[in-house]
Amino acid sequence: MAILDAITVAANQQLLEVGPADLSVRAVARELGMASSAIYRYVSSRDELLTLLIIGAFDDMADVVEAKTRRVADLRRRWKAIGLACREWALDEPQRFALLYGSPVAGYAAPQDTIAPATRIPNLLIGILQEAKVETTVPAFSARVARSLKPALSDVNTWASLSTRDFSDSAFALGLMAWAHVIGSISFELFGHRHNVVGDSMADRRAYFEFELDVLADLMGID
Amino acid sequence: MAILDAITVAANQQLLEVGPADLSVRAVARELGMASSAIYRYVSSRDELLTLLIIGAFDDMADVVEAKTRRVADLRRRWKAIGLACREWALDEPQRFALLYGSPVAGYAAPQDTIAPATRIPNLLIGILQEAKVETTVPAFSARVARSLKPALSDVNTWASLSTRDFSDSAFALGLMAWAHVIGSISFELFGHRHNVVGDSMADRRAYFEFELDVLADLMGID
DNA sequence: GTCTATAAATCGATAGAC
DNA sequence: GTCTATCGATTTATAGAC
Repeated sequence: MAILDAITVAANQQLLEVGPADLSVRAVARELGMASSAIYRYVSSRDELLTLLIIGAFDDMADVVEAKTRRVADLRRRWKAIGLACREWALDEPQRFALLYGSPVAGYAAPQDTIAPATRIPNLLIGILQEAKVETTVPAFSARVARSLKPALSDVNTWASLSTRDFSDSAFALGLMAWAHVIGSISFELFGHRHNVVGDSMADRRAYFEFELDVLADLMGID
Repeated sequence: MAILDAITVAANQQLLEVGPADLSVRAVARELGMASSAIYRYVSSRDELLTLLIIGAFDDMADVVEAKTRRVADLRRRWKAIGLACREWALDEPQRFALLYGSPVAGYAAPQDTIAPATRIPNLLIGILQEAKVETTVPAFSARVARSLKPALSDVNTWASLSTRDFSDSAFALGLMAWAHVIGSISFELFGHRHNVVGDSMADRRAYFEFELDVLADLMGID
């Protein structure tokens, strides 16, 4: 389906400019020199196009991050490399990042197909905590997990079934926490909440983000 | 200006349903039984209306959070109360939360007036770290701040000038980090990234959020 | 200060010819 | 499979009467 590819490429190119909520089937058609009605041969609705773009963005982001960090043996360096790679991807493709992690597009309901690709990067973080044996390096948190979080983690199994590995409760809970932080911090930067807060230069912003990754690594006992 | 109040009230009521990007001057006018053109007597453009709503939302959220937590003397309890109050406000008013912390509205550029009200809640967190003397309870982080973050914090003074207090670099850097986490985690929950991850019940979601607040408090040496 | 009327533009989706 | 033409709806914003 080469034409379907062309459609998603054109749509992604549009996302460089207009933001997910304003993505328009007609504009995609214009860019391809087709009639807007012709698009509907390949995609049944705008929502279906959005789903394709979302899954593609999750996969692209994970591909880039994995490729950049897979060979980093040292756990702490890999941890930081993953965070930094996420930030770089987001800075390169801010609208696609917003498509994934910004406000949901009004009226759009994500189908189940988007879940699995969304777990790929957080699974990398959880995997590091597993390798680092977070239960033994930071026993206080594991005790907290066992004490107050056990019932809320009923869906670890659902999540885990999407990956090839088994995760401990502690690695899962803390990895998710780190993931929320990474995305939250990138969102702050991308969505303008760092103006007049952290220095406005890219170097300063990166330094602050790296500081956060270091603090997280310290917290989670990654050597 | 009672009519201007009525306009913002009607606009906020619309935000209960439609999401910031779809907020329409005409729909506000409809709700008030006015002609859409009449609105432009009070508000010069849709962007100006958005600015009013953003400032109002920052202030409402901060008012609610302050009122709920001001009297909590114990630092750790106040820390958690602030986080939980933020989450509750967001669950009550998801579209207004998205207006503040979701994707920026396309084509809208926030003016400087929105900065000061946006700092009110993070200042509460920074204040707690200051009171808890985070430099002495977690000296490792303070060393990290001094070592690698000093240049990036050039704007602490800008921020501080908006508040009545002086903040230490460490309290500022770590408070901002906690703030990014609180907003990141709430965004995850609100924007649908916890489906099939943490248990779907409200109690489970709250338990996980509370777990995160506890871990943050531990990390930052709040007794 | 509020109205009617309108300009000028956008959009998603479908019908039906070819 | 791609087109033209169209339905039916939305929007911001302005002109000008009252």
